[in-house]
Amino acid sequence: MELTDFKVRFEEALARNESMVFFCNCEIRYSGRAEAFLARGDRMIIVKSDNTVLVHQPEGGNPINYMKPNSKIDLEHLEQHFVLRVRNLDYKDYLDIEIFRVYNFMNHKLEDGIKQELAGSEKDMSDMIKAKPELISPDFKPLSREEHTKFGFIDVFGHDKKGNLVVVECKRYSASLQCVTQLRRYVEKIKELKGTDKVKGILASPKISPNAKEMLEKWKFKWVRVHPPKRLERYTKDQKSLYEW
Amino acid sequence: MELTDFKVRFEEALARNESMVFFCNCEIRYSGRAEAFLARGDRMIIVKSDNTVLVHQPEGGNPINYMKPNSKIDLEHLEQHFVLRVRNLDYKDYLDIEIFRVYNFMNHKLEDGIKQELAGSEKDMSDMIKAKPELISPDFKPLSREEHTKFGFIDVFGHDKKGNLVVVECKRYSASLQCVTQLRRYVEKIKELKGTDKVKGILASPKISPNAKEMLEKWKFKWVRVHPPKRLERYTKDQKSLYEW
DNA sequence: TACTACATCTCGCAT
DNA sequence: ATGCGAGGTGTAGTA
Repeated sequence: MELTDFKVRFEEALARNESMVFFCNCEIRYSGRAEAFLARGDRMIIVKSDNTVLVHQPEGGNPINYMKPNSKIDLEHLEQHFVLRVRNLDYKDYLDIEIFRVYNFMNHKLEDGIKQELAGSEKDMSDMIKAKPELISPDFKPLSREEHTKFGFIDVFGHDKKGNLVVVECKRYSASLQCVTQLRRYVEKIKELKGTDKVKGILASPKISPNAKEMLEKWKFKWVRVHPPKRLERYTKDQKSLYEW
Repeated sequence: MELTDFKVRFEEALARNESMVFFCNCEIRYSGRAEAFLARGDRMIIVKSDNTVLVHQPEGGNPINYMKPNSKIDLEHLEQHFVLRVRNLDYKDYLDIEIFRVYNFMNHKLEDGIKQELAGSEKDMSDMIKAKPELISPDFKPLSREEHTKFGFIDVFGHDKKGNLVVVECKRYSASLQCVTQLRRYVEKIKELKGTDKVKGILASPKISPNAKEMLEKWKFKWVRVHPPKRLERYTKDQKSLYEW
């Protein structure tokens, strides 16, 4: 594809706030939160209608380079090639793409305001525990959920019949050392705020790593096996049969 | 674009391990680590040569849906539309994309084995501190760096002239509460392993949050302002003048 | 494979 | 704006 034709189409699409994508041979420099250089090669470049820019290599899920939404974009014509300059002053990020060849170009006015529905998050887990406190222990009485305070973010907070305060930290996956230190920090903060030592820490997750378990026991916390709920499960159960070929 | 033409081009590109991208109207279901549903709308869909699949809405840097590399991909013709079934048995992930219209399709054999050079990572910071220990304190003597062993993953480990062991944790950005608990965990582990209380903890970062500073001081750790190095800086300094228009 | 921690993390939410 | 934590986090490094 001729570079001059590319420039025309690129700038038209940009002016119309269309999403676009092209395959090209390019060399890339990034400067901002870090510094990066990617030598010449073939990539897929995406420019979205909100001026997000993504550069993809032929493999891997993540872009090798990217710029956040609301970046400023300019395509400049130099001697033998073009430079796509993308800058984001909010993040002090600068991306320069030197474009030597363009193989292909495509643009389309994408309009799509749909939000995704998602089930199985940590929030869903804490909802479930609030609704079914017996998942934690027979005498657990939840008081609040998703406590978003300045010293932390406690998933479920409550008490038991022995007069202990109870802090529950939920994790969707295998609980790691970091989860234990997080729980420990919350428990200590509650002890300090409430002026009592009667605070229990409980980690709720489907799995826990051996090191995390060891540390948990050292700090007298408890682990309860809880799986994140998948509210859409009924729906997807029907689907799953389709995968059994 | 006719759906039947689309199917032909899609399957040819897939068979040839080419990267492809198309704009379409679709509805999406995901089942795996969570459950998700995205109602009908217009999106950009990317299939890479390693069978990574990305679904992008017109805004935002992240794909709304994705499947990891090495997924299995099938495009099935139903009554009035197509279903792109993507499954990854390793991760037990399933993505179904019901495609109602295809606006545009593009494919290209991308080949690009180039790796990006990057400067300014946390590893670069610990390299710098090892080389210039006076950034931490006049009497700091580093012994090891990036210790990925029994002590834990300590960025820089050393001692001072007063016979203290010194643990340095580096962060590229503002240090948070979590960074302090991480440091605390390493310091406690070293104390335990070495059977001594003479272990100092130092957090090296360009900034630190007020809460993190408070916690740090409570635990008698120290904060040292250190900026991550940018080895490519000289090069990009020259570039930066170009941005001053 | 499992575990750990970094990431130009991104994103949302609350202060 | 900053702080804090979740994420279908992804990815690399190591045991």
